[in-house]
Amino acid sequence: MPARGKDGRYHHGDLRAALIETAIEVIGERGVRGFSMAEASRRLGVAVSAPYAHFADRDELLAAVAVHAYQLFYAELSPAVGQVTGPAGQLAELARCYVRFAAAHRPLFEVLYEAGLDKARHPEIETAAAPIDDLLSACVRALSDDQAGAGELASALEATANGHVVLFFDNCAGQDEQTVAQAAERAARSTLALIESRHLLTRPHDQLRL
Amino acid sequence: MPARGKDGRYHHGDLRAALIETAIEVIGERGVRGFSMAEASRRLGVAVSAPYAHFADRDELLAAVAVHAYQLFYAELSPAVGQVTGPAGQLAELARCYVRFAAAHRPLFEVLYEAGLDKARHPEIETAAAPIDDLLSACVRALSDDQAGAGELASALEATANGHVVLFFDNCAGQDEQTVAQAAERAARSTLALIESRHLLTRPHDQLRL
DNA sequence: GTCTATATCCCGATAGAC
DNA sequence: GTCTATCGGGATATAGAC
Repeated sequence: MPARGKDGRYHHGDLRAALIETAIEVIGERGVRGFSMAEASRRLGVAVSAPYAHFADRDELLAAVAVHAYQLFYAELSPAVGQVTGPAGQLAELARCYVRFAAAHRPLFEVLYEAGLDKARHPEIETAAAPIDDLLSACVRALSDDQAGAGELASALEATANGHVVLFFDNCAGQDEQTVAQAAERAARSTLALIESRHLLTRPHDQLRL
Repeated sequence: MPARGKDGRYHHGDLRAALIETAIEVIGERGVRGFSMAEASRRLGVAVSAPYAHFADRDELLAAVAVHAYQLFYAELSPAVGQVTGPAGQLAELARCYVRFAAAHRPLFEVLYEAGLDKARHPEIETAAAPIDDLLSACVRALSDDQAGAGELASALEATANGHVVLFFDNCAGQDEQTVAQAAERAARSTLALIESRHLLTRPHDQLRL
């Protein structure tokens, strides 16, 4: 809750940080498309022009939220993966964390995939995502002999983890702890299955038995 | 191109169908969030109130687009899968078709996953999707001994195919035929890998070697 | 079924005062 | 850094005429 003065107006707080916080709140209620600078201003009790002292436009605020999302995810991911030994188990844990993170912080996940941010105009987003990519790459490389196989495996794992999140949100009936755990477990199992049969990702087409 | 009279106004056409067509066009240019009833009216040269004679509101028009999407996908999918023998090959073909469809009809795919339609309020969408689900279920059942395994495999395949589409759109650099074929092939390979190691999707956790 | 006209609301962004 | 005030634009949806 941001600090307010007796007159109800915003005071001596960090408006920039408060805007990010409020944006996440609004997105949680109305989705990314339902977020507006005006709404954030209203909730914080500041003038509609105040946010523009901190963000050039709406997209820059959303980009800041995206950066926050990647930083938070890495902060959760890093210790969890560190407790596992072996690249396969680490990749499974990565998938589990990915689903758990998306479920626990849906607004942040939404910003990453539905805000329609132009990454070329907001390079800070990819900078924030880099440590996560590095972690994935390191695990995959530890499993693959050739470079081409590493690329194929990495994209397959990325697609699968993301797909499980989308599937989870689609069946949004119950989002209790049990449902989340089930979705996370499925993502982890799929990860292990892809790793075990990773040779199928690169073998020439005519050697595939169908 | 919808029929128009000499005065430039819309005539004797099927405005309902024209609205769906125009919606797809607009979504292709501006995304789902950029679509509005007013914009569609403008492009068709009709009054902004005209669409409301055919659709109660914006969401109902988008729901009609979603129904069209599922019908078209099934029409493409059915013959392609029919040319393949064996459930594993059919599931791989399904994944390939899924990616190809999304790439060829991005606006339709967007409506399905980004329009934020309340499926409870638009049951016709799930009705249109049913034949596709049935096809997937039939193939999966032909591969699985137990019912639980079938469910796990089905959701893993669904997640993976969808994830490959999202990944493809994310790296939207080139959407030429070659890039599409590569993404479709990756989805098919991942499908075969998951099928081959499907035992990992159900085995109890303590029997997993990490 | 389509039109004209309108009510109502919301948004992004800026200028200039304090 | 925040405020007041405002410009210019766009959206949904309805009422009543034809």
